Amino acid sequence: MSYTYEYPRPALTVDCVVFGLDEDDLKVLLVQRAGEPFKGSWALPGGFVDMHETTDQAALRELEEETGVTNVYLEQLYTFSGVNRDPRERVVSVAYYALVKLSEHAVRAATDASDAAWFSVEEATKLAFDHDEIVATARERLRGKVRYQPIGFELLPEKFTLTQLQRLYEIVLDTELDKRNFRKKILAMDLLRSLDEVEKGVAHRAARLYRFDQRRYKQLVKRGFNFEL
Amino acid sequence: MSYTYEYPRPALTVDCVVFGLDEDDLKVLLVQRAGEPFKGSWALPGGFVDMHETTDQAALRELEEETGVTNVYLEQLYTFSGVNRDPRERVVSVAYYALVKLSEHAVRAATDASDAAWFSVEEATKLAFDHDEIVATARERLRGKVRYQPIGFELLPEKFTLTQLQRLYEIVLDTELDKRNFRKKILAMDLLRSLDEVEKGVAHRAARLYRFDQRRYKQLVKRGFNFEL
DNA sequence: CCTCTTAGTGTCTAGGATACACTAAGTCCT
DNA sequence: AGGACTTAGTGTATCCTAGACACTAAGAGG
Repeated sequence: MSYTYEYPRPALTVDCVVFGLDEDDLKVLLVQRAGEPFKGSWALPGGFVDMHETTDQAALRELEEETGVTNVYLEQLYTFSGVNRDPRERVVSVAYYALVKLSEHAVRAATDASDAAWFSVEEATKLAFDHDEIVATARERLRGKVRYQPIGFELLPEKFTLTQLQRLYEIVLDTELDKRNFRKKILAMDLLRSLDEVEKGVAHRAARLYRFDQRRYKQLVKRGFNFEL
Repeated sequence: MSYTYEYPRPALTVDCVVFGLDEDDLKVLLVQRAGEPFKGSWALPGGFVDMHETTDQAALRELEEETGVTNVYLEQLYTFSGVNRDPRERVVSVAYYALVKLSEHAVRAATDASDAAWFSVEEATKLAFDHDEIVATARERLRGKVRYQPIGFELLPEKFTLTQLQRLYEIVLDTELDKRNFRKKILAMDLLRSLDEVEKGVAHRAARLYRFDQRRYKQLVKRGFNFEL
């Protein structure tokens, strides 16, 4: 079977920068390339867009197929259209970034055809194609967005401590934050539901757990509230 | 001549939302469709991406071809990939938005094959394809961006008065601003070069003219300065 | 010269941002 | 059981920025 057109067309793909958060590191999910070009190199999960799906759907599908990851926060990042991005032929790629709760996403076993693994963003370098550039763009976007949209919670487990939340912002924004000021500010927003529950299994005073109240956030937004850290 | 591929491919296009600023209105540049579908409807300028050009280049080229507009501030907006965007076949479109100095861009005469004209954004409705949605997305983006990046100047002539600048922000952000506070803030940023020149041909006290100092802005950014209105 | 229109300017107040250090609670080890 | 260790959790004082607010100056036009 083949498909013929009057004018040439670039191939259309999607690529996903999936971020996860470790104790003290921002991580990216990569897959190892099984074939040429860039055989053996690490690359962003992604693939061709089918005719019956949007690029959003393609991104979610490829993500699941290649890494087993589902149920993520996904947002379009940028479309990369450099003429020589792919050495074989012209390929335009719509890039996405995704945020996942790392703890809930043990990566599919390496026994699989395509190997998937988490890398610290700092180490995620020398990737296939122009994927270094895509990762860099995604990091910038994340840094920018996390400050005025409460998307950071997507990187944490459902229940988290204020210290974890603070660490998240410190890691993503690459700054140090004052504990008292941070707590004051975030609690004043009235977006966190304090649970009657504390951390387990820590060798020191256990911290109280909180949950992000999505419902409440939406209400507040309607009344003109603007998240801003 | 024809081109054959093993798998079907969507067509790839670009669309441009070109903003201009009137005395008291934000305007969009539209072209009237000469053929089906949506014959006679107004639409965003745009067209197919060639194999040897990036989407940025395609956007600039189409803009010039269809409207005669060149030398604009251009930025990628979003990629629209709805499966039925175009009734003929699957078309994925990379949308851009552009800012131009309206005074310096008298639109190509209507004698041309394709008719181009400026519309107030409010009136730019019932457009072809999903172009209403694209315009709405572009407006939001502009509103968001103008507050923390000095791109507003792209909409004004080289030399402008502080009142014009204030009007710009009032129109784009859809708020009223206090004259004294606005001037205080914008001048404090030290981004405007005050010229030894005043407005001409006004029936009242002439206002001093200013110019945006791009050079100075870049210096300040290097030192960690953040534009914010 | 009077009128009309827009340009241009300073101060005060309130609220938010930041700097800053000690006590509380729980685990682990001896 | 007690002491050491580690992190949780909390309040205040200061500064600075954002916002409210009204009059005089200049120039054109009749």
